[in-house]
Amino acid sequence: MTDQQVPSTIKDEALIVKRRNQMIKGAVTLFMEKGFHKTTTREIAKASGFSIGTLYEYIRKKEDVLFLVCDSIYQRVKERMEASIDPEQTTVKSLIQAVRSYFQLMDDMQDEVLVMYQEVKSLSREAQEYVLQKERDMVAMLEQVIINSLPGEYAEAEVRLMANNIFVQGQMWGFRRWILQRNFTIQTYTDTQIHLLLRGLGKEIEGIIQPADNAGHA
Amino acid sequence: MTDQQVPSTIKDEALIVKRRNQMIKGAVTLFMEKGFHKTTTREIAKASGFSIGTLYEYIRKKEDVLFLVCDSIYQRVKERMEASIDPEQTTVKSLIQAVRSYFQLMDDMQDEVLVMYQEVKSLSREAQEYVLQKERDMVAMLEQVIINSLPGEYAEAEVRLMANNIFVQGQMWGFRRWILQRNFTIQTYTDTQIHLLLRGLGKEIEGIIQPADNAGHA
Amino acid sequence: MTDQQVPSTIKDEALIVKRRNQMIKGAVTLFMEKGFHKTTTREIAKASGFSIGTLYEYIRKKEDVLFLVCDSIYQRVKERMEASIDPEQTTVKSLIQAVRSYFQLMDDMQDEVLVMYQEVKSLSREAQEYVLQKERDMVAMLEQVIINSLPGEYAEAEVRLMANNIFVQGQMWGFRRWILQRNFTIQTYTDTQIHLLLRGLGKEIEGIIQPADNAGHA
Amino acid sequence: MTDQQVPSTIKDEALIVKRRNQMIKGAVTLFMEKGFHKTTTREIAKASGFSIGTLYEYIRKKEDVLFLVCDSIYQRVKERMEASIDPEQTTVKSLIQAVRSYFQLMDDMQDEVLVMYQEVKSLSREAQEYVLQKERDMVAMLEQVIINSLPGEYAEAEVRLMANNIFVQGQMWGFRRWILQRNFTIQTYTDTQIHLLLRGLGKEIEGIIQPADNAGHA
DNA sequence: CATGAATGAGGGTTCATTCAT
DNA sequence: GATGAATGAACCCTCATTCAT
Repeated sequence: MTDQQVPSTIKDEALIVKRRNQMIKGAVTLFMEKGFHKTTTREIAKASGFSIGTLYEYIRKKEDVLFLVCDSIYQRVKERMEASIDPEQTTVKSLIQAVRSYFQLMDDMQDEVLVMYQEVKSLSREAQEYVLQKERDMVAMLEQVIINSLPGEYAEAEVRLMANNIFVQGQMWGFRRWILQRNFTIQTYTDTQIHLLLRGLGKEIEGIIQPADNAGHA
Repeated sequence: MTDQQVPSTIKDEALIVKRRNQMIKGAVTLFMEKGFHKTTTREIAKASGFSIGTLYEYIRKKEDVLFLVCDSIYQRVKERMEASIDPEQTTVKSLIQAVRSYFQLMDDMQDEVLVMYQEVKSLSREAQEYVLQKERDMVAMLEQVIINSLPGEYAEAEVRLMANNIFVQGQMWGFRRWILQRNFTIQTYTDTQIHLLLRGLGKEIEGIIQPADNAGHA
Repeated sequence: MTDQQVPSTIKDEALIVKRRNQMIKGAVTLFMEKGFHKTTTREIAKASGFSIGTLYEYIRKKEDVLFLVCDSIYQRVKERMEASIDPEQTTVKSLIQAVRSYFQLMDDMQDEVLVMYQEVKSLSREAQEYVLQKERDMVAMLEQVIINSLPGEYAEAEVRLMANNIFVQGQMWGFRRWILQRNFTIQTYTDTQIHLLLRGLGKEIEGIIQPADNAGHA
Repeated sequence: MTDQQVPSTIKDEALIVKRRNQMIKGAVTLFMEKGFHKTTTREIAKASGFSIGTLYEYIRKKEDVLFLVCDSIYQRVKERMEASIDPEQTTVKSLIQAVRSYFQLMDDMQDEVLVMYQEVKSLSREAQEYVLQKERDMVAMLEQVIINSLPGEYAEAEVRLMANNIFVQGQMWGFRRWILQRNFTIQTYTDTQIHLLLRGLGKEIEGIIQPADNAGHA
């Protein structure tokens, strides 16, 4: 469905979707390379495969491109999370699986996530709010998984914070890549984080956590 | 000492330091309000209390102001960390104290840290590298504290990751403030994070962690 | 009849007339509200009830719309003048009647006349000339009426100027409306102008001029 | 004094006046040739003798140039009227002299007046109001002259209308030049208009009006 | 050392016009 | 005949940077 937040002068809805996808694809790369502010609308148009005039048939202001990009990223992240995480599951194994697939997702989309991290603040307050909500939804999903998997184990505030920690640790893999990716692969990073997360949950848990080479006990 | 990274036409070193401090002070506020790109050099000059001409006696390019600001922030953070953390200490209590004072620091400087988080990417690669080094130093400090406080408890990779986690969790208090500061004060946030961090370290540790109201066991 | 000055790609003459009338009607309002230059072709198309593509089937350039509008206004003014003024009449009464009906016409069409006053200069020189000719015709009509009604009373130059004065005074009712329409209605305005015009023509004339309340002698 | 309606970033008041005068001079010619809308800001800057950047140090928006131009024209007209007309005079001769010098003024400034006539409508409503007031002042001056010169001769409404007529007849010499200046010089135009204006004021007046060749009785 | 006027490259955006469907 | 998506020249305006005083 066309994004109702950003009006277009074009009538053909299907075309809007198609052109905006071209746009988003082209823009993400540019934003990644030079940031939103240093990217010109002409560059966006070119990277999208159409003229500057056409670009402005599908948006009103340059900022709309940023919104479209951010919204699309969040949307894709959210969809993939929903597809790979089942909040109804009630085993520790399913928690581990959730974290694992979320981290994998963050690895796949690290460029996109980095862009978003650095540029959302350039959105209007309302657009930020709109996008922030999606974030809240995702954190809530993680919360639910934790609660279901380890009922009674943590206080409410702890669960909330754990969800936030996991969420940020996923993004951190992307935005601190220059530091982390020297010492970890996404695999070892994931294993080690899970290990730290579930430490001290008792003997019966230990077996589930695959000990990686550099994630083992001393 | 004058920052050797940014040359000035002025000879009087003391004056350079003075003017640049005025500059940084004025600029931080502006960057916080509107971001680096939307802040004009004229605004910076005005906020600094001198003319645009004078501004350019103390820097070469607008980006220099950003560098000066970022560098100053990192410098202040680093100095305060060094002042409050003693890496030679070898008790769990000292680890807790280190985290506690670091989080407090991040609370005090959350605006500055937020600015940095959002604008470093606008620095030249070399400037980023220069500033990144300070970050590495700080993470290394945290690593050292963990190793000293809990020798043999964690694998090397785990320690490195814990240090990174703590470091990011401190900043996260600032850059996710709209989400976190609804549910936590810096006190409860700190307590809960420490609790999660040290879970399962054995009976002898438990007593040290003050159980807060919303950080207690179920 | 189709305006030969503005070619169209459409064959059906009746359709051209119909579409152009839609166009003129829509455009006048827009030109009145925002002026020719600030009105876009898209707005004209929309106000005309068809698409931008269709608009360009009936004109070549945006300026053609302005020409069509101006021409149509002049045409209507001229037609109404010809309908209400009989240059063959030879009485002072008929002169008064002519002025009276011309002023009434200018009151009815003040918006249109104002538009024309402000926008003709945007026409090409040739289009201006074409339209100017209609104006000359109208002034000539007034001249003829004066000559017939008051033979021998004025020198040739005086007649010419009187006709011009009357013509402009009619338009002035529209383009100086913000000043004049505070103090006059079209009735009192007409009466007073006629009074000033015919002053001192001798006793036999006096009776004909209806003395209005605010048009009487001191 | 600097025009308070249009702010400038320049501090030196004298410089503002100087540069704006350059600007007005350059702009009037351009507006005359191609109209306000078809004149670009770069052309204005060039015609003013400075760069586009400098232009914008002295105005905020393109419309400000138009306002400055209109205001300056009205100001000059008003000043010259005040210098040449003495509203205290009480003779018919002085009325004639007033009209004569006003018409001469309109001849001298016909280009400027034409520009204003065609472009004021492009000003913002408030700017128009500001400029309109100057016009009212001038009409009021003419009213006063008529009242003083011919006390008791005309009703109030008549005086008001006469003043308006004279005012517009002066401008008309400029904006209908293509028609009028074929048949009249500014001299014969003035004489004829005065003659028409004062017809029938009695024998004692007649002598004062110089009969011109093409302005004589039949 | 300090000032602020001057510069102009370059950016965002508009809109008249075309043309394939 | 009608439509409306596509185009890109051109416009207004900003702002980092310089340099004469």
